[in-house]
Amino acid sequence: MTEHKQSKLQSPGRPRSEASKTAILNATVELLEESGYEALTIEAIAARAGVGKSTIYRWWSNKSFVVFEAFLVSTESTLFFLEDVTLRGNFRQQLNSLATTLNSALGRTVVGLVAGSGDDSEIAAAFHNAFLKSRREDAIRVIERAITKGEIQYTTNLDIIADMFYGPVYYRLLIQKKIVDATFIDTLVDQVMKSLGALK
Amino acid sequence: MTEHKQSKLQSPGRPRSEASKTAILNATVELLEESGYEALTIEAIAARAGVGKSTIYRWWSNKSFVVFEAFLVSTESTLFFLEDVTLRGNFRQQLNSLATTLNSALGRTVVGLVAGSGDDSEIAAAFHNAFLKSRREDAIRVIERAITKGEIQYTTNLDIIADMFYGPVYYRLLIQKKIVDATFIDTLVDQVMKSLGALK
Amino acid sequence: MTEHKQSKLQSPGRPRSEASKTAILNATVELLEESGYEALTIEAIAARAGVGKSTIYRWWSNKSFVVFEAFLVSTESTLFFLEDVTLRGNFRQQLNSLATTLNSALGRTVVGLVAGSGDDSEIAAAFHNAFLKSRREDAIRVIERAITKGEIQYTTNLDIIADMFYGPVYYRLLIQKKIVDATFIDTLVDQVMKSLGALK
Amino acid sequence: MTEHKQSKLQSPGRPRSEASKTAILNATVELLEESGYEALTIEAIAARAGVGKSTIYRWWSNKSFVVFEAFLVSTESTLFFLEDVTLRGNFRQQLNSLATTLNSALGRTVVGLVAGSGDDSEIAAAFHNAFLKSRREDAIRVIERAITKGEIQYTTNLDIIADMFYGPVYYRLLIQKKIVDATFIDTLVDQVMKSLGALK
DNA sequence: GGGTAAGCGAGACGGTACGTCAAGTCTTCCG
DNA sequence: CGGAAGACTTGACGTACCGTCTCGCTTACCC
Repeated sequence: MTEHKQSKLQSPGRPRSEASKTAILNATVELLEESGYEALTIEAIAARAGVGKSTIYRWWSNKSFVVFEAFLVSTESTLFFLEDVTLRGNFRQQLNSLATTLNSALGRTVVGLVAGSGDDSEIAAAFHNAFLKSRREDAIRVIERAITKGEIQYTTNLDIIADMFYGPVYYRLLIQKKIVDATFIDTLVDQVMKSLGALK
Repeated sequence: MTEHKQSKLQSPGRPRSEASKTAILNATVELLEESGYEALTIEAIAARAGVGKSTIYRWWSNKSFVVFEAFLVSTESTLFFLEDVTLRGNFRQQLNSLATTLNSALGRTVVGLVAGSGDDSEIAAAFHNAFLKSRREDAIRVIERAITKGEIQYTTNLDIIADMFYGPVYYRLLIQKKIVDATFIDTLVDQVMKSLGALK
Repeated sequence: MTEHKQSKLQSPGRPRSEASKTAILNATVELLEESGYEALTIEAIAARAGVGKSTIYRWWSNKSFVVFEAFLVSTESTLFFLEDVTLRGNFRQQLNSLATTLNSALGRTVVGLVAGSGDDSEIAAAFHNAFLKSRREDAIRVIERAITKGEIQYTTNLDIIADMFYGPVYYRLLIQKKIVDATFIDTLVDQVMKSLGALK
Repeated sequence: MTEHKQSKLQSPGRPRSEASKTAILNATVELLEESGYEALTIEAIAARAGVGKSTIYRWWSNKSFVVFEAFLVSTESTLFFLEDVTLRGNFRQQLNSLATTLNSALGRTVVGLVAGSGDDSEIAAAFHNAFLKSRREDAIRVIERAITKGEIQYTTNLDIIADMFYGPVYYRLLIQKKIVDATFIDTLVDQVMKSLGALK
């Protein structure tokens, strides 16, 4: 008996077209950057991607999920901490990359959707699971290690410390519409570390 | 001699109906709380308010401006700092009132709109002028006074300090969808003050 | 007892402004000729005439009545037969003047309204009373006199004869959109008279 | 060799729904008969037909074209002359059928639109091409044959003769709002034939 | 290699809301 | 009190998208 090398379970029928998928996500990003979320329509995405509307509806229930998946794809690569540097270096790197993300139409839109939605919204949950969670876990781990290493004093409120790092960046970029540059981030990180009794 | 009481300059024609205006803003808040911004339509507002659509379009160019004016009216009263207490007391009060505001459908929606919009958006500018600015100026003043009084150490970055107070509240409520209670605020204020070398 | 010389009964209050009335009717004709009945609006008439909308509604119940009164005013002068010529001459003159009337935007519009309305419409009744009736009575009288004078043979169907004169002119101008010139009218009149056994 | 039976060229996409088309035209006729052209709205047609507004706008540019197509469909069957009888019989039959057509709300409305429109209007052109032309050509042919057969005298103005048959019927029904019955038509036909020197 | 199944593009479908426009009414001030 | 100005409610307009559907066609796997 021959054993077919069939690592992937394949349902019958024509398989999903990867070309269409990427065309859709690319078109979404382009249109979003050109005209914003309000002006973004499924029909325009389909037309730009050279795709039928039903192909979009077959895979995403909703305009905001298309946008969200485009966001995820474009953000995939930025998901890591440099593990071997100091807390200060870690957060500097992390917050700079966050600022870049939030400065794009895509990032701004997704966060706007999350902020505008209710506590129970699907998009907020998805954003939490696929974006926030791992970053925050890394951050917490980095802080803990800094405590262990004696870099900063012990504190019980790791959660609030993380908020003090992230919050001002979101706030300044999305609400105040001011730029977030390296200087801002450096000052912010220093100031938070001062509150943690950084030894130097 | 008769004195003509003509204190108000009146343009010709029927004057604007204040009743319609308040009915529109009330209806907007109600519908927003019932079904959210996405489901909010000008037609529904007009129907609920017992008003013609064109009366809405005559005074507001845009759904988001109606929502924004409703937000302003409902927030008008919360615009003040208790002038004579400590920095800690001041920010506790201020951040609690902010949390209340952001916890309503109205607040969440307006901030979502601001966050999702571009840097040059009208709504972001209006939000800045009519809501953020005066609060931030008060905050800066309070911090300056605290420095003068020796409550905290001198620092050059008053702006960043304000962001460290406000940012985490916005972030936690709108992005993380966690609750912001008195305990959180107290801990946050304490932590920020620690970074300022609060004397106690 | 003093006798006030007050030949005209005057109701109290400011009398109707004749200037406004003529301004309204003139504006109506102008707009009709520029853009047609479909595009004609009360607001445009009021604006063009420098008049408030309510002044129009005070005196006419309806857009079509304004048009109709404008038509009547512009047609007032053409309401006569040359009494002392032949039947042939009479109808030549009458049909030529009718063709002129029907060739204007105003005439075309009013007849279109009449044709499109039901049997019981007010506008059809008004058109009949103020325009058709007197012309037809004159026509019948002229035909009768022609019989008396021996110009044509006796016939019982004066009504149908009148229709044979008028009908083709209306039909050709309004339905077929062909021009009605002196040649057409001459040929038509000759042909109808032939049917009446005209002696020459 | 296989022969592909591909008699019908099919454009891609969902094909037009014939059911919707007939529902729209039927609803149009019903509403027109109930309330007249002025009160006829696209929205009402859509609602009555159980159809989206855009389905109407996709196929007709204009309320009047919907009405016109409904008119055409309802008139399609009456497009013929009895070829083998006399000129008198031919026109009796033709004018009676015309009177029936013009007595309906549909006919009255379409002719009202044509009459009220300018010389260059699309609706007038369409009415001419799809309704008037073939009838008039038949009429001319019938008259020519009557001349050939010696039924009537020779005349150069066939066009004017046709107008003398048709004009009075249109005029009496649509302008004068009098009934057009068999007696009227018989008398009219006789009278016109007299003008043609009918031999009997 | 024919049969079965699902994905694909195109585009019409029934709907909903848009933002505009005009209708006809109402409310103010002016002459 | 007539008239201008202009805001009011109402309701249809024609447009744009929604999300669904029906086509003919393609692309896989199955026996």
